[in-house]
Amino acid sequence: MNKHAKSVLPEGAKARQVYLSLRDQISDGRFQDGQTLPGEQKLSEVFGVSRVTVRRALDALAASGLIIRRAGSGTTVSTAGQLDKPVAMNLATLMPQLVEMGQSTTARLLSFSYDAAPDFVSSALGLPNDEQVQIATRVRSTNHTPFSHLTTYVPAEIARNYSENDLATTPLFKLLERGGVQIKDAHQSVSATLAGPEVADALEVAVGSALLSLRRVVKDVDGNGVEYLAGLYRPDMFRLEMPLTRVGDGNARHWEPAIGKTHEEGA
Amino acid sequence: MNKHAKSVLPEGAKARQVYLSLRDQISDGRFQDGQTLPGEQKLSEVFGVSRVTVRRALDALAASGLIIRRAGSGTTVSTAGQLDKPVAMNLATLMPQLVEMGQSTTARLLSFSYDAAPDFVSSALGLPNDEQVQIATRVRSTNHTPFSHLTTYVPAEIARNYSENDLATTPLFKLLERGGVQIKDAHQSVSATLAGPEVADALEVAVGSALLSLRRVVKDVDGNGVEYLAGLYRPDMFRLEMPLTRVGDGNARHWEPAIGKTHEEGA
DNA sequence: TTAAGCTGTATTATGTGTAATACAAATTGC
DNA sequence: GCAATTTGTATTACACATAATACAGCTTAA
Repeated sequence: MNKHAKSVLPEGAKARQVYLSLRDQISDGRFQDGQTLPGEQKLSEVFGVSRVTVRRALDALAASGLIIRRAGSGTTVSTAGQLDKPVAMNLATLMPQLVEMGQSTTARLLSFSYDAAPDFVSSALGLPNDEQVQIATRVRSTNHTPFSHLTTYVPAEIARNYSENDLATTPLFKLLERGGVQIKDAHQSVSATLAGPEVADALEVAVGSALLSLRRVVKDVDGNGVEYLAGLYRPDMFRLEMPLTRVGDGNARHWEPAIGKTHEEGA
Repeated sequence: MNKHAKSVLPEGAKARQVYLSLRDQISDGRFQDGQTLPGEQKLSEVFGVSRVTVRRALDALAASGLIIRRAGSGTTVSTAGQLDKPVAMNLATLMPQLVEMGQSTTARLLSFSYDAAPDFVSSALGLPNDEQVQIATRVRSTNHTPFSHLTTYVPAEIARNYSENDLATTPLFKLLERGGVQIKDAHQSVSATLAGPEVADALEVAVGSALLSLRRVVKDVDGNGVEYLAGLYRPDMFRLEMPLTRVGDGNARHWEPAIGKTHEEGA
């Protein structure tokens, strides 16, 4: 059950783009399991590249086990046992559900230092310009597959309440509250970005893969910033789930997140 | 005042890798605003590529406005006017804030048809296998810049309550409720994906660019699926903002989205 | 069986990304 | 002013991805 076979991505620029595009369409369901892909000739027309280039992309997909090619028959999608159900983040805990369910996740500390806060951190947290912050980068994995790359910035004074070793075992969240920080507000901003070499290596994905990007600013009851999180998540391993309910009447009708509910979607 | 710096990726494989690496280091603060980067010669040694390749990466960074190059002086980081992302989605309306604020957004209908529902749609909406659905693809723009690519699936029976022309002018949301649909639940799943050829063309980005991916399943009071939305958003034009508040005590302490309601928790 | 369509394989050009090198122009510090 | 360092520009050469084409082998359906 070699889930995430090593990604042997094509060297060429166009071939890699075709590969990434097809892989993406497979992983998010636009091409479903068992479905027959368009022929190589057809694909070369759609992507505007030669058939040789398409073949290089398909070679990589076949090497990853995502497709099965049969001469004369065609190329079919084969994602059986390949795709994990993604880890979902629980809005109530701001932690991956696996973590709160006590399932095995491991965190690896990639870097750890105290340094002056970057501008975007100090401005977001409301810190003095040259405030010292603890900068830590961690990678979280489940089943030996990394799914998140987290860089946290915490004011040095607060960060002294826990050790470097704590970071590798306990979510930063609990460390802060354990240290007496009274957390009040958070603001999350979700976007997307491409995987650079270092992050790609840490998350075991191809350079240029799409990643979910999450920025989180956490403040305490006094309005002081206590944590800045820059997180990158593998889209095939992680999703942000948001159950919502329609409430109110007339013009006041609006959406509200349904927090407590265990809204089960297709497993 | 967004420069609307389109992400111009270098064509070459190594050049793009250097570009992505440097962009990462800039965006997460390892290279801060105003800081002088290592020289091109030094960078070529660090990355193990030729100086020409480094220069191509720097060209792309300069075109994006992330760096400023001065002959004799060096290359400095310039992230000053870079971090503004104009359009944000409001969680209470599930619409971009620009839309509800009445600002100028235009919607263009790319395709419109009635067809059998794809498997992932029928299973998500709870429809019979061969149910007919209306499939519409729209692109929304502001200031002549497209920011979202939306594909909606609506059961044919419900879709007959509005016209093809309505789709180009009115959010699907209001069309459904206007047609008597009693919307109750929604479930959103946010992830990231790569731009394929068609979407890239529609959103005016490079093929292989990172896009924010949003899947939304809307159901009525009877639990019947009434809308399936597959949305793709340009990360440089759109982000999902989520203000949160920490509520509860002890083990029941958790996060709640601070939407619409103004600190009425009673605590 | 036959025909059509697909993958597998091979060939030859051609375009282009990359490396290596050299030198000019601009800036800074001595 | 002079020297050192940096970016800007140009050259040549090479490796390789890409395009275009052709044909063989396999599978499916009529």
